Amino acid sequence: MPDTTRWTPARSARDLGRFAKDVRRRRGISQAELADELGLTRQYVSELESGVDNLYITRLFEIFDELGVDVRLAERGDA
Amino acid sequence: MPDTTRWTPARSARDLGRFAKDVRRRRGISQAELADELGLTRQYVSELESGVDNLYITRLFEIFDELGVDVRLAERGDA
DNA sequence: ACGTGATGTCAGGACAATCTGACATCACGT
DNA sequence: ACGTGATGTCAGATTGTCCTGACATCACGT
Repeated sequence: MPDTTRWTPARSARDLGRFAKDVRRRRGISQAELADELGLTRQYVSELESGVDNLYITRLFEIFDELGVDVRLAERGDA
Repeated sequence: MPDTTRWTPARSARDLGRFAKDVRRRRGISQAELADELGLTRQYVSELESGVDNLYITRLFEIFDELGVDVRLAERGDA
């Protein structure tokens, strides 16, 4: 059966932050709850979602793990 | 027409480094060339590919931009 | 009008990613 | 045997993420 999943492209740290924000809202958790789970500060989660220019990859995977987000890669332009 | 692209999942910084290494090799460029293009040091590119535990998101996007790699995201578990 | 929960934002400091410079190995051509 | 290109790895310095602590706003219930 085909992949019915909706995949969104990401090209910057801001894209990732916004995506995380949407998912978190849909899951119905607060920034403080998420921050607690991850051992991050509420302030920083806020800044991440507001669109920070850069962050550590480890944070990204921690957040996406907690929120249930998958990341996929592909080479462009090779049929 | 369906998406024939081969997408590989990524769950850690090491996954990303290895993926970048494979693509770079396939494209036939050296670590030094890639580093030059990106304004990074050759040594650091080497360490990235050898599997470093963490890195900045900006580096990731710079590298993937240069190598022609796309990143995409999806929420897990919602049909 | 007041309290409370959720969020945004900012200065100062701690710590980790990244750079600089150096040295080592391996494969290849001559 | 030697030189060269590509790569791996390491100490010391630099740069930027992220934390601490604080303050402000907005929406909601009483």
